[in-house]
Parts: sequence; C-alpha cells; structure tokens
Amino acid sequence: MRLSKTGLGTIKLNNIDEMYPGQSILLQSGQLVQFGAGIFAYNNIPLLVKRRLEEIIVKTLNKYDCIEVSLPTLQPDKMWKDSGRYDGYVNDGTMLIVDSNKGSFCLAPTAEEAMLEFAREKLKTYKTLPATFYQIGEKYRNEIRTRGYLLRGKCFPMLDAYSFDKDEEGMVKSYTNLRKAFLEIFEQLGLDVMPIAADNGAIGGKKSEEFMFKSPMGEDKILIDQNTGIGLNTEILEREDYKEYLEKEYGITDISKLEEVRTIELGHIFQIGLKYSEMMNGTYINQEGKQSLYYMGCYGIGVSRTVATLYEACVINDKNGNPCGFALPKNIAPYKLQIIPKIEDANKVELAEKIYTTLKENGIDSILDDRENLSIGAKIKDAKVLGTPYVLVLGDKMEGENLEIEDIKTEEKTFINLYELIKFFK
RNA sequence: CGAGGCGUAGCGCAGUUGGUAGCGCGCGUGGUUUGGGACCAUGAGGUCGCAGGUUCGAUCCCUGUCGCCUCGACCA
Repeated sequence: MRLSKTGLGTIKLNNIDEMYPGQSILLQSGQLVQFGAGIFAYNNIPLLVKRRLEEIIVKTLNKYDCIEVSLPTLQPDKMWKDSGRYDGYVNDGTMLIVDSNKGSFCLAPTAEEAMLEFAREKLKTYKTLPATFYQIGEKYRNEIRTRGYLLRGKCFPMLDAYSFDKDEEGMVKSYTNLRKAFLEIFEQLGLDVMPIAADNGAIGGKKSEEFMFKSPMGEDKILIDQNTGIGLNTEILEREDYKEYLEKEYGITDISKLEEVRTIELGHIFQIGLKYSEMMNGTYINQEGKQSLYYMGCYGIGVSRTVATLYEACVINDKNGNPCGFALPKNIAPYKLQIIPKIEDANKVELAEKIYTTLKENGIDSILDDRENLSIGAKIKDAKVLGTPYVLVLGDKMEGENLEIEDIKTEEKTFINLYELIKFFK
C-alpha cells in the first residue's frame, strides 16, 4: 500500500477517549468511521485485520472438521414464529423487521433457526451425523444501548457454529471439540482468554461457557478464584445454595478468595440439547428407521468485538504515557513493515521502491510512505497510528547495505539485509 | 426504557449576562525545512443539530424534537 494513494493526510491525534483509547485512535485517524450508534465503517487496515481474524477462525475450525457454509441474514419471519422466538426478540426491540408488500422478513440476530432448516436438508439419516456447520456473517441486533464502539454494535460480523448429534454423549463430544478449537483461535490471536461457566440466556439449553478476556473496558464482571484460577459468572452468587454449589461443581471452598474482574465476552458456547429440534421438528432417521431429534450445540465468537479487543490490547503509549497508536502483532498485521524513505533523496526513494516490490513479490505486504512534504519523524508517528509493527527508515543515518528495522513495540532496532528481511517476515 | 451529560469549521474545543462567532490541529497556495508530529507568510472552510415560541433582534432564554455518549436492565 502506498500511503500517497490512501486518502490519508497526516494523522494527528487530539483528545483520546480515556475509556477506549484504541478505538478512539481508530476513529480519529479515519480507520473507523461512525455512521450512527453502534454502526461503523472499516477503513482498509481494520478491515484486513478483521479478515485475518476470520482466516484464523476458518483455518482452525476446518482443522477440527467443521464445515463452513453461508446462511442468509434476511430470513422469512415464519422461521422465527415457528421457533417461538419471534415475539421475544421483536418485543424487546432486538430483531429488526423488514416489511414489504411481498412479505415480512427478519434481519437475523442469530441463526439457530436458519441453521436447523439448513441442516434438515442435509442431515437426514444417522449416517450423516455428527456434523458441525459454521459461518461468519453479519448479524443485526438493534441494541437498546450500544457500548464501547465496536464492542457492542447494532450490526456486526459473528462466527456462529452449530453441531448436530445423535445423542447427548455425541453433543458433549462436539462441544468439547469446539471448545478446544476456540481456545486455539484465541491463542493464535495472542489474547489471554479464559472460559468460564455461564448462564444460557436467550439461546437456552443445558450447559454453557463464556470466553472472557480480562479488561477494564469490558461490560461483564466475573469472579476468579485465587486458589484454583477458575473463573465464574457473578450470577452464581445469586443462587441460594451458592456455597454448596461452588464446592460441589468447582471445588471452591473459600469464597473470600474470589476476586471480581471486568471482562469482555469474546465468545460463548452452548450445549443446547433438543430445544430447537423439538420446536422446529429437527429430526433424522435413526438406526431403527425411526424419527429422532438432533442434539444441538451452538458456538459464537464476536468477530468485530474481538477486532476491537485486539486493537485495545496492543495500544502503545508515547513518552508522556499517552496513547499514540498500536503495535499490531506480527501474525495479525496486514502490513508488516512501513518503509519510510527520505523523499528528497532519489537513491533512497529508489531503494524503498525496490524493497517494497521485492517484499510484495515474496508475498509480504508493506506500506510505502511516499507522501511528500512530511518529516520522517511525522511519518514514524503515523506508522504507529496505523499499527504497523515494524518500521524501516531510509534516511541520512543509513550506512551501507544494512537496513535498520525498528520493532515498534519493543523499540528494538536490528540491522539486516533485504534477504534476511524477507526471511524474517515469511 | 429509567438516570445523567453533550450537539458550535474535517478533528478537538472555547465563547457570546441576547446584537448571527473564535482558538488549536488538519486542509489550499508560496517559500525555507525534513531521523521521533518544523517554520514564516497567506487563504479556504460555519443557515452555532432541527422545529416552534419569547424578542426590534436568538447560536445564547423557553418548549418540543432528533442525534450522540455514559451509568442501569439485556447480550457475541
């Protein structure tokens, strides 16, 4: 990417939102654009970060034998009336309805209904089970109150996966499989996420766990047991028998060791059981030739929320301790390196072009800062705002063939040649 | 939907005890600069969220409305 062609001038930051510094920077620098409460546009880099995250999700779920599909977001309202969730979702204002002279439709806030309809077409006999389908698609939820920019919006990409099994045992197995896949996904993102026992909410079902990331900007509060490290939803203390329950289920005997922590809920997985199968007649033919109900599980990751969390987690500060940009993780950053040549020096510009195209030929995307009339210092600051993890300055201080690569996060500088540079990013 | 706050230039903000507006940054032009946000000169950009009302006159006061933000209830 050539910065001269991105529409970006210098990106100067003013007053940064103390609560959500990362997203505040994204907005001020035009990387995110707000259209309304909880409605945002993505500029190039956050879009590519989102896509990279989706790639990781797809790759990991495929490894766990899940099947990617795509379901429509615009859904006939009948589907929702059949499942019995129409009134609930419409009355609380969550589900948006599109009325037309050719019928009434729903903008799906979640896809259990659609997935069940989809599965019925494919999973007609026990021989086809178990199966897990998933999609990454836009969901619409007209939240009564949005919060934290991308953290709770009205439309957002979500990964939703659904498992279909013959019996409870199979369902638990699928659930365990997906649970492992989720942990692997968050690990690749470098986010320290812990699964905790949770309430099932509107989805329903038997057991569920939330994948929580510790952060003061989260809207959830959980309890972490200092002895065991186990995390719990605070709802648990509302139970009358919570002491016995904690001891029995988690082996927690000393509740004074429970520390309250704020978290962002990045994912949520459920063992649903027969709920939707019963409501929507989700059946297959079993070994005895009889109709039998699917045991379902469902699994979600808030993709945009995870993008926001990633950005917030890699905010860097200037010398005064003020947020001044990001250092995106090397494996996530869409552009690995920002090349900043001294623009008045034709040789340096030529070298920059050569490095830029050579990296590109080797499948490494970088940013070439070819803007004029800007000091190198200003360009380095902009590299930080864009989150590029490494910066290469081609200026007067350069000596010989060695390229000075600075790691933005650690501020460490290394001197390497072009060949080593390619190797480093491959 | 309950409670609070805010809508003034692209962004961040002042301000007018009522006489139709400023600052910083950014943006245009000319020049000097160029390794951690350079400087000088000059210029463009606003029906002060919208609609009523009070007034000779409203961005300011009153009423309503819409939008946005925060706290609660609900959720990936």
